[in-house]
Amino acid sequence: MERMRSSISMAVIRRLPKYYRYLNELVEKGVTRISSMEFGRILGFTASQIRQDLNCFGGFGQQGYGYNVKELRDEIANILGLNKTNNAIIVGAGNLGQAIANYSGFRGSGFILKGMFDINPRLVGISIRDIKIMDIDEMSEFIKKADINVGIICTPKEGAQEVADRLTGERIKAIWNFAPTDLDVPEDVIVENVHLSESLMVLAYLMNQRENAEDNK
Amino acid sequence: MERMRSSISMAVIRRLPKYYRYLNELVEKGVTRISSMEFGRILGFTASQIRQDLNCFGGFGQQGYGYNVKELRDEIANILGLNKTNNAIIVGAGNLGQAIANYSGFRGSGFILKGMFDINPRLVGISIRDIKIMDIDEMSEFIKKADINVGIICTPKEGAQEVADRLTGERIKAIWNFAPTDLDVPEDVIVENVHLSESLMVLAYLMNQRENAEDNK
DNA sequence: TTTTTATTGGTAATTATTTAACAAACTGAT
DNA sequence: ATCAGTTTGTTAAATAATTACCAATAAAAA
Repeated sequence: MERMRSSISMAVIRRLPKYYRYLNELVEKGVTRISSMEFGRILGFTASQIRQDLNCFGGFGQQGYGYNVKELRDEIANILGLNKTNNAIIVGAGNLGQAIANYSGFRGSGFILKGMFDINPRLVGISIRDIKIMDIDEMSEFIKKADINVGIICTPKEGAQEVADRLTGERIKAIWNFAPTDLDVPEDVIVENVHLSESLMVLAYLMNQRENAEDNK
Repeated sequence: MERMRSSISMAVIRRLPKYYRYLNELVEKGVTRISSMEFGRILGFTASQIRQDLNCFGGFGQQGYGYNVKELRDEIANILGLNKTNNAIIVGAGNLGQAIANYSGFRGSGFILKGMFDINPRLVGISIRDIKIMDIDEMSEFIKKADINVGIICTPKEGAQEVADRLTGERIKAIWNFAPTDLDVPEDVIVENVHLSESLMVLAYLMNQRENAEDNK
């Protein structure tokens, strides 16, 4: 355990999953080795950036050879912590919550969905993929009992902060937040936001801009 | 029409929706003016950054006064192109597609959902919020007829590129992509990705890191 | 074995982004 | 009207991120 320099920029970290995804595809295709140049061509990055990024975590390549695809894939899985399991619950079992419950990507990243909660009595009792929707009042007890450390917030923005407070009150470690608001949490709690409305507005901006550029031609 | 300098960085653009969101909240609270310093305190940005960002688009403030909240909100809405309407279709009407169809955020950003498509015959014919799910073979005709310029891809990764090809073949302008893959499109087509798996892996990384840091204490 | 070729890891240069600083200019009080 | 207090827009400085470069070294060829 030597390399624990916590000062790796988010820019680098957000590229890791993409590396991982493409490395998996290469493994599937049976590619055993790859140079940073070729890998960069595939990803649309410079070779330099790839080498720089990977070197934040260790020297995984070899001169004159490149990188061993399978080995690098496993290294990155390890860096991302995909081999560790984290138990999660979804709070807010409406359309989005149910869609997330059906999301097949949990497998691949070590998260296990253990429960779902909602305030709406009509939803309580329904099961989604063998996960029963429970009343939100049972949440605290469940978190303790089932060793939950991740909360996925799929409520409307109005309820989100209160849910976050309850989750952090139970010493949850991280929140995956789909509610269109910024959460106020203790500094040792990790929040990863998925703000669909912001993504959509960026799309609107780019379309609008493109259109203006056309007009000015 | 003077200010059309297209060289505004994505870093700035991705902050605009957040400005817009908080300005809306301030309007609702009845706040009429705000200084960059106070606004920065609320958003967690520096006052400098806010002034710098806004000045990419124009001088909306006034010395000794600050910014008029409502006015600035409307300016940003205009910059983001939220007043223009864009007709959209969803391709892939599974859980995620249906959840997106129910998504209420379209309103606020000028997008109008006009149709949904799927290859699964069991889904074709069903309606979600008055939007009928159609067979994907009807898509091309529908795009022309209903003046669609945005495609929302909610298929598994396997079908995504083919859907993208069909969409761009019909001269669609932009794609909101939820499939866990990178799409290859003509350069004049805008793609905005929502890669949930990548977001989740970043969360995994941050949790893993935090844990390692704890251990080293 | 020797030579040529490929390719890394690391350092330096460049470019981009963020933050600081401050003159100019407005507000609001006296 | 004048003046003190604010706060902007803008330029300069600092910091961060990306790209270019190259010596070192391994692989492959001769």
